Amino acid sequence: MKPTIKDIAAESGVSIATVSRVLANKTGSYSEKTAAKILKIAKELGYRKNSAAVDLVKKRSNVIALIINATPTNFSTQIIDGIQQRAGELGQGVIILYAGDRDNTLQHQAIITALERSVSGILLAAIEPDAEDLTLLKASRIPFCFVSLYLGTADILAVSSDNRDLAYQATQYLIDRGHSRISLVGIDNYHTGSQRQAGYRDAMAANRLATPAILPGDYSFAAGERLLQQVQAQHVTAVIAASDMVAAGLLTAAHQRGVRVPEDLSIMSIDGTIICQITTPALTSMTQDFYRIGSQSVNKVMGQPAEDFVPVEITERASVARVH
Amino acid sequence: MKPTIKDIAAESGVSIATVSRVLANKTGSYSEKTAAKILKIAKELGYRKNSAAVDLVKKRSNVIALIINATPTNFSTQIIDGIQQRAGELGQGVIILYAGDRDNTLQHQAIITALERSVSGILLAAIEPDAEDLTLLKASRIPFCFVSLYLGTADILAVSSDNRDLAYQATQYLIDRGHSRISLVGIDNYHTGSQRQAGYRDAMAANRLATPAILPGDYSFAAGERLLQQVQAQHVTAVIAASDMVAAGLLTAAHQRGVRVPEDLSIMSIDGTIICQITTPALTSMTQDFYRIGSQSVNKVMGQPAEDFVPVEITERASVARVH
DNA sequence: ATAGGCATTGTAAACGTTTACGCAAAGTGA
DNA sequence: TCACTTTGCGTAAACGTTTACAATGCCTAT
Repeated sequence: MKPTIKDIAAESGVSIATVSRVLANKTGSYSEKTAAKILKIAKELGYRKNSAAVDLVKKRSNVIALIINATPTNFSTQIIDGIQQRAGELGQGVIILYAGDRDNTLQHQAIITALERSVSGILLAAIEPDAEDLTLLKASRIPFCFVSLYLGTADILAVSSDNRDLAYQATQYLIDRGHSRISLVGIDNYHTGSQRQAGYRDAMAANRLATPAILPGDYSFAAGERLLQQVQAQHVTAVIAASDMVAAGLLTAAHQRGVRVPEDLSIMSIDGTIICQITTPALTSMTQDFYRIGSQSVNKVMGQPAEDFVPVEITERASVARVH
Repeated sequence: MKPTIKDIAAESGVSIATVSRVLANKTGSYSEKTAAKILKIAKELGYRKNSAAVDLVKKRSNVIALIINATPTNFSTQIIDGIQQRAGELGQGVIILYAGDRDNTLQHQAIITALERSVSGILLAAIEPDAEDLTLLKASRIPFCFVSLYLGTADILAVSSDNRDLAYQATQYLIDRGHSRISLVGIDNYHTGSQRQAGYRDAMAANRLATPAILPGDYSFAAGERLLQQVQAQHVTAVIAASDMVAAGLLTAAHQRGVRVPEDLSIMSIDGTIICQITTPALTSMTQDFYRIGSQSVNKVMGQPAEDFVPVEITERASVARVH
């Protein structure tokens, strides 16, 4: 049998209350001597606390649940690192619940699991919630925060890049380099996608430029590969890719079809993960600070001051050319 | 207050025992009528079970803990998917505990957290355990299994590729294509690394070929970038990269230094993730079945029949040339 | 000597579930 | 009709902690 505080109490001749106090480090309510004795015995016995018992009586577990989409985004590790780091500083553990790939049943299931564990906060990374999810979350009275997704309403906690601004900046960057026929590629119509579309359109409009049709996609490498042909048909000189993966797909297809990057086509990527360094040429990108998005979201869900929007940065590499 | 089975019992005029039985679906110990009534009330009240209470009384939580290295390996998602999928089939939840990046304290901490939660199994992905970790694990009586790491001893559960064989095959593949000066690059001396070194050496020896110095590294992109220079100094015609990331780094550096791949240098990568498709040229690889490694490790830790070694496959892309 | 305060410890209730055991009512077979 | 089984449900203990409250002994100030 696994030893319990009862065993320690018996062994050391004190009550379980005292053992509990020593083990929980309740300062000033026991003598040095007993503490030493109890700690020693606990160690000898190989004692491990039973979290279930603790959580039950405390009605709350010191754990943040991170519900995350299984889509192979290459930035999730950075987000997780940021979360892990900050959560640790605040004395919280992190459990990660995978919610499949835009699978509503699994998403729902993951949320329920988090609720059943009475976690101290729920983080939802790259998850587009449906109405039911939101109802569930709101009814639970457990704080929750979306990570890398802004639902467009201030009454739901969220930390992300300012996607409208991000796309605006990307577009303007290309315009400043002489491009006027620019398209946006590989994007969807969910929150993040439409925010970026808006930023792109606004920037084009502000420069009195015609906006080619936006080419929809799912942020994936395959989408990028597939879409190059349509990009060519648009006769643009530059594209903004919805993600690094889309940019990489575009680039691979470009190599195959003899389109030179950036001479024939400039590519501006969104995300700025390591993918941008791996490709040839390296991809100029709007770089998001995913680590910071993660750490700020922990602050937010734990009721600490936090940013809503984390700054983005333009990282110049080799996939964008000047034109005149 | 969150509703409990006591509330449901009061509301429906039965005892908490009956409520518990209905909610836990203990077939054949209650009437259809009461079941319907209880389920209805539970729904109305928005009842959620308290896992802490369940785990406490059952002395076991239906959860597999996955302890994972934070190193940005691009294959972890595939492993996690496999684990998630199989665990779901066996009625187990999955919690993921990040263990930092080869950080022994954090690794230790993660293991302790898993033990405290009395999970039904512990999976350790890409974790090199120290002696203390192993002691802790063994003392716990909770089954544990290493994922994508073979410690070289049969009494510790593990599922991985056969790394010796993998490296042997990679080497032989290159030799079959006419290469005789082949080096192994970016690898370390931990278990996986030394198994691959052995396979490489054995294959070279079996073909009576001289073995150039193995170039050590940490499986990273940066290591690959840095090591190209040393590869050039070795005057080899082909390299085996310890990971896709190393291969990508090698390739990027090759572009910069005007080394043509595969004409001047063939690269054989190990892992076969999407990275191999992104680069130009695409990387020929020893492809591991990470998804299967994940699902088999769940089987193993849950006491079901499972493979020790999951087959690897050679995926021919464009980074290896024939020489004569 | 006495009262009050403090340091240290113990007693016992509480957290929300599961489940062994028992009991009543209803059904079954002779 | 009787004995027996089955069905459906209730009672109460148990899981391992935390913590409010009470108790004890000792110290200090009067």
